[in-house]
Order: sequence, then structure tokens, then C-alpha cells
Amino acid sequence: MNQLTVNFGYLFEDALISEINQVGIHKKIVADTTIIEIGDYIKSMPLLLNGAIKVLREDEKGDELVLYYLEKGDTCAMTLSCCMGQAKSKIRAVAETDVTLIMLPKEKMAEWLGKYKTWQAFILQSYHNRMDELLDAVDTIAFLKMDERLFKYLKDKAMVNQNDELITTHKQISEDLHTSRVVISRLLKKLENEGKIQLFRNSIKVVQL
DNA sequence: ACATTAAGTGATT
DNA sequence: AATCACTTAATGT
Repeated sequence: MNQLTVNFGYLFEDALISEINQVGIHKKIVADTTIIEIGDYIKSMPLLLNGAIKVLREDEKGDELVLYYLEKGDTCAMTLSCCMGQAKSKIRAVAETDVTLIMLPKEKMAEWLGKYKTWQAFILQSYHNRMDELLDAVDTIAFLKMDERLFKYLKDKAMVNQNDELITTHKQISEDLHTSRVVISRLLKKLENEGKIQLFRNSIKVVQL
């Protein structure tokens, strides 16, 4: 039983599954690889079979900000709009963990919209989900204080990694959240005192999931 | 032993 | 919440 059927079989009809198998290219990507860079032209869309992808926004100065994570069964809404509009990517996608995915040529994704209603539903649903996540990210940035943002970030990261031991540094976190390392160190200390996490060198254990 | 990197802390804005 | 300046601790060569 292949992974496509496992992750998408309940969504797509058999004919669509077999078409995906014919034209899709399986790819394995190791953790920390940049999959899509800002400014890239997108010529195929990915279906995530396994692992997690971190989607980032970046400003002119090169400062980053994490928008959301994609998990198995997801697809990237940015590629959807790019494939349609021939536009460049406005986000960067980095493999958070080792990832397996299927790349589908963009011509097919448009063709299938008319051909398979399950595909249409999937695309629309994906858009809806991404929109929700984006609004959630906006809320988080606009309305939550740094300490709440941080804890949410840690929980999200633990979730997508399926591991409550996060291998990361205060510096990396500060870059993801677009703040300074000192602030993160202090807030992490506070979270530790509250019993929500445990701090180690180069790793953090999330206690309260 | 020395250099580098990660993390902790007080003070200031 | 950001920045500076400094310390301490862990790790690499």
C-alpha cells in the first residue's frame, strides 16, 4: 500500500489516484532543505505525504517570520495561487523534518479541477485551511504578547515534529519569531518557572502539550 | 589551553 | 520588547 493511498485515498477517487501515480514525481527531502525560495517560479505543486514544512515570510533585510506549518495531507496554498497566476512565490518553504512529497505538474492541477470533483473539493478546502491558518497567524502576531506567541510556537513545533523534545537554540527561535535572542531567553526562563517547559542546551522539552 | 557558541542577567530606553 | 554590555557554561579544535 503506497503512501499516496494512505494519505489521500479517502479523499480522491481511484481514477484520480492512478493519474497522480502516473504523472506525480515522488521526492524525499531532508530536514532543513529550502524547498521554495522567495521569487521562485512555481511549476509544480506538492502533495505532502510525510513530515512537516515550515512556511516563512521574509522582509527586505532578510529577517524572517514563521507563518504556519504544513503537515501530511496538506498542500501549499502559495503554489496553488502561483500555478494559477504564473506569479513568483512570495514565501519561503523549508523542510522542518525529513519530508516525502509528490510533485504534480501545474497543467494537471488545472485540468483535474474540471475532471474530478474530489480534486476540486480538495483544492478549495486547502485554500480554506490555509486562509484560516493565515488569519490565525495574523491574530497571533497582532494580538498575542510575545510570551504567548512563544509558547504557541513551541507547541506547534512539538506537534509537527511529533516530539516534545525540540532540538533548537534560543537564537533560532528568535529568528523564527522575528525578535531578539535575549527576549527569548528571558521568556523561556519564565515558561520554565511556570512548569510549561524544561530547558537544556540546544534543546527544549515541552511539558504542557 | 584557547576559541567559539549558547545561554543567563542587570541596566537602560 | 529591544538593545547593550557583560558573565557563565558547554563544546569544539
